[in-house]
Amino acid sequence: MSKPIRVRFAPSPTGPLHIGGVRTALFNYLFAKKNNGVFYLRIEDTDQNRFVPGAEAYILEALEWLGISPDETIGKNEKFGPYRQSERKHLYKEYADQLINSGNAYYAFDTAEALDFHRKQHEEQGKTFIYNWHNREKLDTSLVISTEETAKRITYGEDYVIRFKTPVNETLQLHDLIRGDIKFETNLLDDKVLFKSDGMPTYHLANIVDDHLMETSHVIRGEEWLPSMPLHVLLYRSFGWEAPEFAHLPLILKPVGNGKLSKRDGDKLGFPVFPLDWTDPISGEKSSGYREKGFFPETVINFLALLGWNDGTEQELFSLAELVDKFDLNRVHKAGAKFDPEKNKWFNHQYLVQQNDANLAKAFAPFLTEKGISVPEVILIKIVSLIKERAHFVSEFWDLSDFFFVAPSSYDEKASKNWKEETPVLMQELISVLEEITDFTSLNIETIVKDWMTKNEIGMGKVMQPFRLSLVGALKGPHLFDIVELIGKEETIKRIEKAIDSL
RNA sequence: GGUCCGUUCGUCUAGGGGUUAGGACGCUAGAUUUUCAUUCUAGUAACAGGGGUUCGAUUCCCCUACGGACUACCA
Repeated sequence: MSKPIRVRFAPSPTGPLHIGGVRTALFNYLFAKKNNGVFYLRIEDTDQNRFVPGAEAYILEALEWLGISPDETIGKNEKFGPYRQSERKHLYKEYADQLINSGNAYYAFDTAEALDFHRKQHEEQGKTFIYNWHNREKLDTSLVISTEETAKRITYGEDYVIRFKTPVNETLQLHDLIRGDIKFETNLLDDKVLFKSDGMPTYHLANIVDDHLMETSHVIRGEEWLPSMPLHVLLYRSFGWEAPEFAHLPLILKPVGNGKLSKRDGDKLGFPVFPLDWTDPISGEKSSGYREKGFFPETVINFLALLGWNDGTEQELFSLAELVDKFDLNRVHKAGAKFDPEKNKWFNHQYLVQQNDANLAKAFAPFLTEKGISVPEVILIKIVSLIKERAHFVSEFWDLSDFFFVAPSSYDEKASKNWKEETPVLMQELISVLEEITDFTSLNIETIVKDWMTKNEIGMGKVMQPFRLSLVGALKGPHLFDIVELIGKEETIKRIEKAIDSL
């Protein structure tokens, strides 16, 4: 009987969640749901200096918007709480002590300045300073002084950290669910700080302790953590705990150039890197989010899921439920994936077209209100149905449909060349024809107008193009007679007259 | 520099010892819509390089190159 599946997303609240973090959360969510497990969220705020107010709420709100909220977290099913590491502070020291007592860790009194000095000195000689087995007995540690001396220095209030005593001469053969077997030489590892002089654990300690205490079965995280995997596995071993399974996800890369997509990229790349809008509380700097840019949560989920994973078929459109059903860690890629903003937009178009017209009309309405325009809902729904296929975002609706609401104020120059000498006469005749029509609906108008043209042997182009130009101001837009019906007889005639006057 | 990870069309990817190396986005062209967009059809374009193993490698192995991550008392 295997352990129940419990996975976590463990961001640190140092700012808004970025798109790579969202993908990590998503894969954890999918894996949990697929295996009837639990997806929990833990806030890793052990670095007091980097805490950003609002970041935690942002993370929760973003996950909620995307529909991948955790099953357990702060204020929700707190079976293993608290879920904020700052509130678990009292726990960690005990575990650090446990490692000291078992000989797996030691106190180090080196000051930050002393370490900086060593690093610089090595650098000058073209070497790298590594704090590990080869020099730890030459440094200022409890390994080279007596227990009494150590105790004395600590009680006198001297600053110290607790470092992991990495075992020597071992080849670690580790297994990653995505990458397979990976080997590490312990002699090349450094003695990481587990417990800081400010009384807080480092990520490494807190993470292992909490993953254990919260009964985490699988650690699914970004590839940037791969280098610390041996440390983590060694920590589990030192505690005598069974380690969870590991899966390191490929990184999401910038669309142009090299490197991973980072928070700093902000809006520089022309697309958001955050799920929601964010204003930095200190600098006041604003960054835009997918939600406010008009992306649907379905788009973000779908696109992100396909960055580094696919189900092996040619299907590209997946709902969250389908993803849950089909997700499989074995099919996650090893290589990093560049973020393609164009394809992301295409996904949004797909989901926009899928939306029902009433919802889209509702989303579009505020744009009209802002311009002081009010239209009956039925009409708006009709308009939306005519234009949605040409849009990627609701925010594009206005430019695609302005002529439904206001008469053109100018006429496209190139198209105006089709306005010939005989056009005014034809348009005048067209007005007479339109005036006679009682059943003013698209198909009926079309039939009558076309009849009139064939009867009088008038070329289609001679009428249709100036007609469209009069109503729209350019040669674009949906089926002309649909427009005619929607703006009505009176407005149609008014616009034709205006065109005759001004062209 | 060191450690680790990676490498199929421009991008996301399928595939896997013998295939016309498939799909999607993008781009181009044609059809349809008398418009534009959509849609449909077609086209464009890839196994990083060199060695092995093999009757046969894009697929397996090694090396090289290139790319990336990590290398803090940050996570």
